[in-house]
Amino acid sequence: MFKDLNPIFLSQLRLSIISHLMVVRQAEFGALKSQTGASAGNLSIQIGKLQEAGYLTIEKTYKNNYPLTLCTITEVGIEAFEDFYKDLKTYFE
Amino acid sequence: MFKDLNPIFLSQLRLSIISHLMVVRQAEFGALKSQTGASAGNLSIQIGKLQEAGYLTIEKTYKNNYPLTLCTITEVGIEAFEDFYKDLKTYFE
DNA sequence: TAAATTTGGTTTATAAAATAAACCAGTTTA
DNA sequence: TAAACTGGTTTATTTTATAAACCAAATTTA
Repeated sequence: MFKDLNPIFLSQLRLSIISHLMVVRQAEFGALKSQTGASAGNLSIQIGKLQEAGYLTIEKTYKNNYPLTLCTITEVGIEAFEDFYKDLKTYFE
Repeated sequence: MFKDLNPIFLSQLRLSIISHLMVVRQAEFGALKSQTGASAGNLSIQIGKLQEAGYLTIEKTYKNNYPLTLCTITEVGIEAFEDFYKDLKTYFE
């Protein structure tokens, strides 16, 4: 009947992050922060979980002498997101 | 950009319950239990939350001498579910 | 040039939610 | 009448989300 949903995506913030990365592929921490409206702390935690799941990579570098965190969606992440969408459809016919 | 999602529906079990009730309108506790595969305890908690939110009513009666709990979706519940679907679409374009 | 402020985050602490396990009242079966 | 089953609820534990505090380094202000 209903497909099991990937619990990683049953979070508005994580869903927003991946949904945005589906479009832009890579984003800076600050860009994700303003795009999603999340607090820095919450965003830090949630990108960590997405990285653990293998759905994005986190690259730490510098820009204009300041630390810069870059998030890039992975192929695994793209597939997981698309699967989630398919599964979700079963709840709305 | 992304619409805020109703957190009530960011739960597979609650989503399953309401999605099923969208079709059948009313269901017995046991039917919901087998439909969703949930444990009785979890189901009891989650229908309670859906009732608090005004999305379903819980009616306690008897059938063949045994207690029977009936859940019926409300108009508010139907609208909330439809709104959730609309909002969700913004995450998948 | 030293104190204050800002940047770009991380870590810790608290509150809320999900889940499992224990429990309970009543009914039926052996 | 004791054991087992029905139809759940309640309690306890774990997980998750969120907010608040914190931190190092860079920059600005006085």
